[in-house]
Amino acid sequence: MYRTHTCGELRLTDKGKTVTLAGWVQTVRSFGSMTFVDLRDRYGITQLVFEGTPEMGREYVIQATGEVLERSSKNPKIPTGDIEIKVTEFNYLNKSVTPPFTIEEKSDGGEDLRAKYRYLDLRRPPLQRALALRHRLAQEVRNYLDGQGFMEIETPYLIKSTPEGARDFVVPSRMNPGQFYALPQSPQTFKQLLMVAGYDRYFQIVRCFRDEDLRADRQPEFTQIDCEMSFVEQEDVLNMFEGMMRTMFHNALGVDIPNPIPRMSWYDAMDRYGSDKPDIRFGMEIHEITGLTRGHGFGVFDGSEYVGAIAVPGASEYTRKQLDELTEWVKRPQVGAKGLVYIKCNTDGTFKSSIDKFYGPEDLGAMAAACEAKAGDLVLVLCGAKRKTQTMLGVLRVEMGGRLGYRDPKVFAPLWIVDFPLLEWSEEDGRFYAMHHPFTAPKPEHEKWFYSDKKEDLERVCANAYDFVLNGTELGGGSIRIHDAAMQSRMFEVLGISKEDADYKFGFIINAFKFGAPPHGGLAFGFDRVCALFGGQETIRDFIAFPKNNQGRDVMIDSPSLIDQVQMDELCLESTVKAG
RNA sequence: GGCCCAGUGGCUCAGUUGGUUAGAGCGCCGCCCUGUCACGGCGGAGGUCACGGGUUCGAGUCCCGUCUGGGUCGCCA
Repeated sequence: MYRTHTCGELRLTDKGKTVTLAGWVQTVRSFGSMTFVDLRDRYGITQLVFEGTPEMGREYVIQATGEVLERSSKNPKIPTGDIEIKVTEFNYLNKSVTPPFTIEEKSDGGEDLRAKYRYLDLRRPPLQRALALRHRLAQEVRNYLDGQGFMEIETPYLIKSTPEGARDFVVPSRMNPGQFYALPQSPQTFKQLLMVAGYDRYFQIVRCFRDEDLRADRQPEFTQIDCEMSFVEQEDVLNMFEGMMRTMFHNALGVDIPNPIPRMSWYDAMDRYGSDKPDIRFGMEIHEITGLTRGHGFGVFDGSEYVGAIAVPGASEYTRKQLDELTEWVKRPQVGAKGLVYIKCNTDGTFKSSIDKFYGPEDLGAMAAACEAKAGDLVLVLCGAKRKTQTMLGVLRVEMGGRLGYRDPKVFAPLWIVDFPLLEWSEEDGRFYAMHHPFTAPKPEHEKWFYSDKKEDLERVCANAYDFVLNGTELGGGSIRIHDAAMQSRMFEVLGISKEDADYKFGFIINAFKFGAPPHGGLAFGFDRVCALFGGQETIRDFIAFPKNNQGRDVMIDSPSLIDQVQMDELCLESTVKAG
């Protein structure tokens, strides 16, 4: 037996017991005739006391036996701080070379170095907590859905490339020279086929793959909680997964989220928050003031389709320098505003703005009132094309919310966004794209427009789709699907996909719909993001045991890599780069 | 594909208008130390300043290019 206890469990009540621990040496403090060693495993740290100065290095794996003693000087910082082990016998289970960075709560290593030695970084408590949270949440999902009668069913990873949407990762087929599998961007079509097959409550915690550029919250392979149900309407789906999120929050964090979770239409979200994933932990909503600005000779406003503003609480004392900095901030290409107009609502009731030349105190007061600004607030105004300007105001709002400390990662404000437009017109390509995906059904009451040939009609069709948004992050989304072959064909037609093309790419699902497809719908959550947000972090990387870097590389195993000529030949691939 | 930031001992960083032999803390090695827990004291080793080119009497420092890492826009149905 290697150990009788873990390094995290011994307390004063264990005093006098003879125990054996095994773990990694974190720190060594030597005094000549005695040596203290902090022994670490994933459960905690226990102090060992040795006689003399045994050879001891960081990350040595040792096994030590001895009596549990009460410490003469206790350490209140760790749970085992009241006791120590007086070691009478120990073994080196394995020695270690000196690690390249400190393996403690806070490491001294940089990100790239820790990525290269990921297995060492994973020994650190923050990473252990992150993976433990992920495990806990996965169990909560399984328990909840199992309790609701869902079956977990695996779907294939080697499937068919469908170049709608994100780029596919492809895998060459040796047995079918010149042909390729694609890795799934999601199990979308398979879960719908499972509905056709009668498995009316399906879920899967499943890896998905998208060959697109990475971000702090985007990895080329990521995990979804993928779910689908038959004989349901939108209301049934929302209720089911509100229940799941509520259970996850309660059991994993001890947090009770609002019941019911508020819902907002996509149009409201855009008008009020300038985003389809609004952070509603704070107000500072966007207000349109176009009408109030007209006809005062201010050409910039008069020439704009839309003028909108937010009221920043308590910011009327902003200095010239701060306002200039804000102006520069919104003018960066990431935001893209041409300029920024401000109205200071002074605490004495007067106004001071950058447009005093065109608008009198009453005009400014009316604008401030329209934004629900109070004395002491700062109104920030942007103008231009409607949706674009709202989006910029939304970005500004989130930035100001962050600066004012309104974006507390311990506060959770979930929200459903509903009534998305079904279709998005691309001026560039001169065609419609599905806003969600081409299997999303129109709202029943909008079907009349869906079959219309007029662009204006098609543009106002709302989808039977919904997104789950938490603190300004889209955590999941789904829809009621098309289950009728004729309607699915119509969708491909609207999207400008020829019948031949649709048959080639999606013939199997159109065909399946002819055999009694039940009404169905579902959704998928981005599990990595769920974990990150529950853990109060923005980046998902720490919640994935072995993530990729910004360039899509795994710097630990150094992949992707070249393959040798034999493999290339077997796969009928020609290389433009020499291996080696 | 674009933009921003960074790259100096094992690690984190400093390094002046371009000027002697490139510094600090941590870590590592050796010696000393019986109550540390960021232990302490003394001593020591360790650097092709990411790479390539250029400017200059002289480059860690200035210029150009490349590579690597982080962030971001495009992209992500």
